[in-house]
Amino acid sequence: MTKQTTASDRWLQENITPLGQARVPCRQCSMQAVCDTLAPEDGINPHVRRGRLGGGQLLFQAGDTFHGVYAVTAGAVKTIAMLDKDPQVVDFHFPGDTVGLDAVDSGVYTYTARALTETLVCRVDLSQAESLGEGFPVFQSEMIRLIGEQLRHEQSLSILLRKQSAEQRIATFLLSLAGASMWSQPRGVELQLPMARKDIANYLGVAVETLCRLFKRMQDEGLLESDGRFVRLLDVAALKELARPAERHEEEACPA
Amino acid sequence: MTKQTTASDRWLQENITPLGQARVPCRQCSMQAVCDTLAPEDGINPHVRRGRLGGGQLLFQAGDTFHGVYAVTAGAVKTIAMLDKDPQVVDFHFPGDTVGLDAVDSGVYTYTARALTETLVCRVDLSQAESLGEGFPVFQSEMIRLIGEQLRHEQSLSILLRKQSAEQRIATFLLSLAGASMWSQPRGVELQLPMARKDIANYLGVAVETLCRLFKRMQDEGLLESDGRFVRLLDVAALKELARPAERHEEEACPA
DNA sequence: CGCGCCGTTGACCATGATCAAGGGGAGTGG
DNA sequence: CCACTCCCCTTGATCATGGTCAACGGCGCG
Repeated sequence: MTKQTTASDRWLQENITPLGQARVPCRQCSMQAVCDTLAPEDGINPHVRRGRLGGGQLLFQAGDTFHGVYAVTAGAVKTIAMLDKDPQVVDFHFPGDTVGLDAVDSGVYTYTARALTETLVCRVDLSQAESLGEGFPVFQSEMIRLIGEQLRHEQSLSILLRKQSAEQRIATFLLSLAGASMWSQPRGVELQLPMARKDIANYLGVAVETLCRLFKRMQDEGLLESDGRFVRLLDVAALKELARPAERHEEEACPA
Repeated sequence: MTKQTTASDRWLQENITPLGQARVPCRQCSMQAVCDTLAPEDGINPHVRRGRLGGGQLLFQAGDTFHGVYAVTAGAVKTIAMLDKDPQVVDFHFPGDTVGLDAVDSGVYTYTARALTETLVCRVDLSQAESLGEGFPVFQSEMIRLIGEQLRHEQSLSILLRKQSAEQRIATFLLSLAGASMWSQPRGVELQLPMARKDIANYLGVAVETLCRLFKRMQDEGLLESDGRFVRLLDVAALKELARPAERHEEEACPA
C-alpha cells in the first residue's frame, strides 16, 4: 500500500483549462468496480488520481516498470509498439477504455501510451503485487473481466486483419468509432478523428495513400463526408453492409 | 464446488491406445500453479481430469456455457470462430498451452475448440463464479497471469498480420512451431505439422495456393524440405532473417 | 471403384504498396 | 510580416504481391 508521490507525478497537470468535450462519468467507466474496491468505505481513494495530458504527452513508455492502470475519461490515447524504430499502433483508447492492463501481470509496460489530443485520465496506482496477489477477490475478478475483454477485442481485431479488405477495415473502424460517440445528427453521424491518417493506416495495416483513396471513394459513393479529421457518416447501413465479411460457403469439416 | 459428472464427460475416453508423442509433464504446464491451488493438500484433485481426444473431436463449441479451462499435454488443438458459415482459425494450441481462457470472465466460450490429432488434455473444471470470485487469491492471480500472456500473444499476432508479407508470416509461423518442439536434428529441425494447409493458410490470413507456392519457393532456396505435413527446417538463421520485419526508418513523432 | 478432401501447380488479374509530387497549415526565426 | 520548414493530407503513375479460378494427382474411405 506504500505509494511514493515523486517524479512520476510530473504528468499530473492541474491547470483548469476547460476541455471542449464531454467527459465520461464514473458510472460509464469500465474500471468503476475496480475503483470502488480500492476505496470501499469513504469517498477518498488514495490509489486514484485524475490527470490531464496535452496532445502528444506520454502516459508511460514501453519498458517502464508497471505502476498502474489508466482509464480514459475524455480525449483519446494511442498505444504503440516500437519494432526496430518502426512504430506500430497497437490500439486506440477512448473515454471509458482502459490503458496498460496488459502490463498488470508482467510488471513492465509492453507498449508506449501517448495522448492524441488533450486528454483526461484516471490513474489507478497499483504495484504488481497489489494487482496480482494482495488485492481483494472482487478486485481481482474485475481485473480478470477487464483483461478478458481486452483479449476478445484483440482476437476480433486479428480476425479483421486476416479476412477483411482495406475498404472493409476502414468501414469497420469508422463504425466502431461511431459506436463510441453515437451522436446521430439529422445529417448523419459526425466524427472528429483525434488521430492522424498515418496512425489510422498503421493501425489498420494499410498504406496511408490507400486510406486516402478509399476515403475519397466512399465520399464519391455518398457513404460519408470527409474533410481532414472531420468525418460525417451519411449512410451507416451501407457502411455496415461494406464491413460485413463476404460470405464464403465453406463448411467447417470435421477431420484433423 | 459442485460438479455434475454427466453428459459433458462423454469426451473422456479411457482407451489406453498409446500416443506416439512425448507428453508434457505437469512441471512444464502453464497451468501448474492453477492446478496446485485447486488441490493444495492431498494429491487428488477433484477439479482436474485427464482426457484423450481423437483427431477432429471437439473440446467445446462456441456458445457453450463455460465449464472449465483445458491444458494441452500432447497433440494439438485449434480454436476456430464461425462467421457467417466461414470458419476462421483463431489459434493453435500445443502441449503446455491453455485453451478456453478467454471464456473465464464471460461465462460462454467464444470459439470452438477441436483436436487436430490424437490429443491429451487436462480439463480443469471451473464454474464461472469459482474462477472469478470465490477462488483463492493465488489462483486468481494465476488466471490474470495466464490471460495476460494470451493477450500479449494476440497483440503480437495482430502486429504480424498488419506488417508482415505472406512469406514473413510463414517463416515466423514455422519458427514458432520449431520453438515449441525444438529437437534440432543434425540435418535440421524436423516438424510434423498436425494441421492441414487450409488451417495454416486460414490462420495466417493467406490463400492456400499462396502458402503452397511459398513453401515451394523456400524449398527451392534451400531453406527447408517439405513433404506434405512433414517439414524440415534446414536454415533456421535464414528463416529468422526472412521473418524479421523490414526496417522502416520512420521515427515516432511527438505531436498528436 | 467412385467420391471427397488434400496438396499442388498454372494462368490471370485485382488489390493495394511504393514512388513521386504538390498544396495547405502550423510553428519558427529573420 | 514574411520566408522557411516540417508535417499532414491528397493525388497520380506504376508495379508486385498475392487472391481467384481452374485443373490434376494422390490418398483414404465407404
